[in-house]
Amino acid sequence: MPMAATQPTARSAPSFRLARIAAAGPEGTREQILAVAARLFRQQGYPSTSLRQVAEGAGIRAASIYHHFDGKDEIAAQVLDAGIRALTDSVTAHLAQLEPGAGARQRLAAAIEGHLWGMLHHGDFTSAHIRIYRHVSETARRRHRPLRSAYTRLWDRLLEEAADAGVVHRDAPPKLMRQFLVGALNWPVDWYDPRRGGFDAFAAHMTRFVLDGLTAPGGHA
Amino acid sequence: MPMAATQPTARSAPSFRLARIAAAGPEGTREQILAVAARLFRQQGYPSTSLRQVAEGAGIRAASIYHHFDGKDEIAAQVLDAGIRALTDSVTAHLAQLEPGAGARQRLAAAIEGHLWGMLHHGDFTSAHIRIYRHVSETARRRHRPLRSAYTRLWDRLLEEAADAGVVHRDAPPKLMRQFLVGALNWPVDWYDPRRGGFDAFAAHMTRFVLDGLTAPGGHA
DNA sequence: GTCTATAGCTAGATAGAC
DNA sequence: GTCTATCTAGCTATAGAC
Repeated sequence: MPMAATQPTARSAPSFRLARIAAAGPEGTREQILAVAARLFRQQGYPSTSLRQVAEGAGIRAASIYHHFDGKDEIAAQVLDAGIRALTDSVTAHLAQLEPGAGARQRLAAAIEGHLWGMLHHGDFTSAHIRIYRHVSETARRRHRPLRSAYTRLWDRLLEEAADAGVVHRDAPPKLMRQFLVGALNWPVDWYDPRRGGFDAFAAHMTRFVLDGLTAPGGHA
Repeated sequence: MPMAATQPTARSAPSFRLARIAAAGPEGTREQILAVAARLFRQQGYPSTSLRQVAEGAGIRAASIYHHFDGKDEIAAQVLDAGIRALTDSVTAHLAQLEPGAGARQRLAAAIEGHLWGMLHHGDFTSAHIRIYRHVSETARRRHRPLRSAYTRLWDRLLEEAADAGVVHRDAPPKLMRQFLVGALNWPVDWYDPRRGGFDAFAAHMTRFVLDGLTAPGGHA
């Protein structure tokens, strides 16, 4: 093996070495690009994040990104996809943990906790739906839309179930209820840090807020 | 008056005339710049909106903006200020319309309607707090912060009153309640158009959602 | 108070060596 | 699969005429 000593050295030490910021991150270069991009999109927004910054965080040069992605827009679309997948997986898992005969309110509460859990524990990807969705190209949004719509329908079904069981109102437009519910649950990604602990208590408060409101039980003054 | 015929003509018809898009807008050039900027910031986001676009909407050239504002950042700060002022005025006005002996729940409900009304009827300015706040410079945010904090304190006082009256919970952190409440009320600016009518019914639904939740009165299944 | 012209910079994307 | 080098285009902001 004549080149065994030189080639690996040349690969791992180019003319000047870039800092590999994303320590303990995902394995492949492709996944690392996605993770760094998601974090920067969250912190700085989509238009303010340059591919040069993303590349630096992944330990490569900007031009190398184009070997893995068609361009900035495709990265955004895949970040959006990953966010919805994290939410869907978390909600599904929380629902699956219920006893088979759980009631409609219990199912709704489990889904709410699931959404909050996914939202806050994969915040770099899920916050993209709030921060960058409007800023990506129409092409990227169109590609991503089916996944997003499926998640919306999941919530519409849960609310319909709950209305059938008499657990939630029937006299408000179903779409309005879903928009209020998911909107209220998305907000905490802006200010709540799940690593500070207390997630269970936080989720319990939020669940009661959206299901029973802010008023005290007997407090209709 | 030797130059009477040429000078006015030269002023009102430069080499090529720019379209004055903001029809029926505010009077002064300065106000027109602010209104156009707010609308574009809302539609495209702050970093994606160029001063050339703002200038075109106001019927002038980009360089002329600097006669009225120090730069892009100062425009953003003034848009943010105008948004908070619109909210504060609307909430204050709705509270002032109550009978003197109105209860804590009625006061809370009036404030909620006031926030929604201001939010939706001055959406170009109020949405700035969601869309552009994170993207303006730290200097601009610092200048704007006192106004924003005062509005937050207004809500904290209203919730404290309501808790004292036994109308809202005492067993959830007050700050969490305020964050949930204002967050849930901010969301509709993304999708609700007050010009389509039905604002009163919409506000009534939202008020019940945040105060009493989504559940039906006897529906604790 | 608005203009033309442009300085100084940074962006996304591509070409082609290795 | 990553690099260096560069193209084209757009941005904010400034200078100075009128």
